[in-house]
Amino acid sequence: MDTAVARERALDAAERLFYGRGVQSVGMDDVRGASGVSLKRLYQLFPAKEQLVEAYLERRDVRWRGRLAAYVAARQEPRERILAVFDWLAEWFGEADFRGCAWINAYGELGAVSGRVAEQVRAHKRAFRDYVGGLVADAGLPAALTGPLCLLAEGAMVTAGITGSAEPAAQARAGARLLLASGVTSAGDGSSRD
Amino acid sequence: MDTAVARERALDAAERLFYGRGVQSVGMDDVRGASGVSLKRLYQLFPAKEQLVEAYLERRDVRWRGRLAAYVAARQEPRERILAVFDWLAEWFGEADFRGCAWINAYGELGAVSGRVAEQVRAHKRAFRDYVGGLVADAGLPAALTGPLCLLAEGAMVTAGITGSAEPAAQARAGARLLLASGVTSAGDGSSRD
DNA sequence: GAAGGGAGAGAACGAGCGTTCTCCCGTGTT
DNA sequence: AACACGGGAGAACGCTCGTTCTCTCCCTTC
Repeated sequence: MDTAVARERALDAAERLFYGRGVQSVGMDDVRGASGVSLKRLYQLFPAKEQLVEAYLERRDVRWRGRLAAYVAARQEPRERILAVFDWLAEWFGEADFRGCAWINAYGELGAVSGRVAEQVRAHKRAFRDYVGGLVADAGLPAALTGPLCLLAEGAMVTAGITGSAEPAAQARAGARLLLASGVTSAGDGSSRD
Repeated sequence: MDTAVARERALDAAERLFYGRGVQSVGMDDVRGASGVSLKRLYQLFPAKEQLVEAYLERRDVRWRGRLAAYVAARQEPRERILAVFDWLAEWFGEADFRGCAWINAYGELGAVSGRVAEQVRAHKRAFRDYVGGLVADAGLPAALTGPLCLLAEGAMVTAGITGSAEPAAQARAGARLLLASGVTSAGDGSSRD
């Protein structure tokens, strides 16, 4: 078996297991069983479990943000693109194996114990925020809307993960619509102080 | 040492350790060392670690919601009370030992592996949502605002936990103000569909 | 004062798991 | 054809940790 193929199979199995059951309750032997990649090979590819975890989060991050961006790119109107983020969340939440945000879960599990994982989670969330910030800027809306919009999205991910329902996406979308409307109303520099 | 006292000390230590480092990376021996309660006594009080974890979440839930309610109760104006939720979040996020929402973290760590913990997390989040729903109703605002307001709060908890900053509370509060304003504008039966 | 019982300290036990090692087989090379 | 090499299966090792056991001591009670 080709090295590249073995790596992909290992990562596929690791992702399925880590995301579905959490990192700590999945053993390297489970990954081997699910992937068909022998333990020896596994340790050649990833010298320790921690590296497999990092590779899992890294690969998923690229794919997740790519899927989101592709979905949003299909819309033309700038404000529609912002709402599309929430439509995409709804689709994601509806997937059969959805079990919350992989990074929020990983942070809860390993954030206090693994600085590298914590940093990966922060980087992922930073990238998401930057992406939304770009959409807000493209729509000519005040930058101050970026924070609340991201919080709606994060809240939806967390709530959907815990309740197992896709409804939080619709609620977040409704909230976002109201924010966008008020953003238009009071559109300006976005620096209004309390 | 009195049984009740030993129980409190054990729970104090367990809460500090579980919340600070996660449940799985804290051993019963760590709890014993931090609490001064002997292992034998610990297992008399809590027949297994899982029960200690449940008692930790249970006691923290009561205290957390009590603190929130007490803070909010100090405000008179119904809409101010809703915003007070976010002010309280800001205070919480600013505490030295703040490390995110204990229930979100516990869900990420144990949600997939312990049905009882998952249920406790759901119950806690349900109670929070009901509480906010009550504030919204008292303010005469459309019930449809409850969802987005809760998502802002959840998003703030998650983001503050990951970034270690208290700023998400202010962003969530700003978002909530906009939602409340639009809620007043289009106040009605709150049953608008989209 | 002697006996019994509960409590603390910590050793012990057993399971799980990350990681490595051994053994064996198939393959490609000379 | 002989042999070295890489890879697979899975046993083995060592550590952690949940849980229990042992031993001793002190306090209570008759």
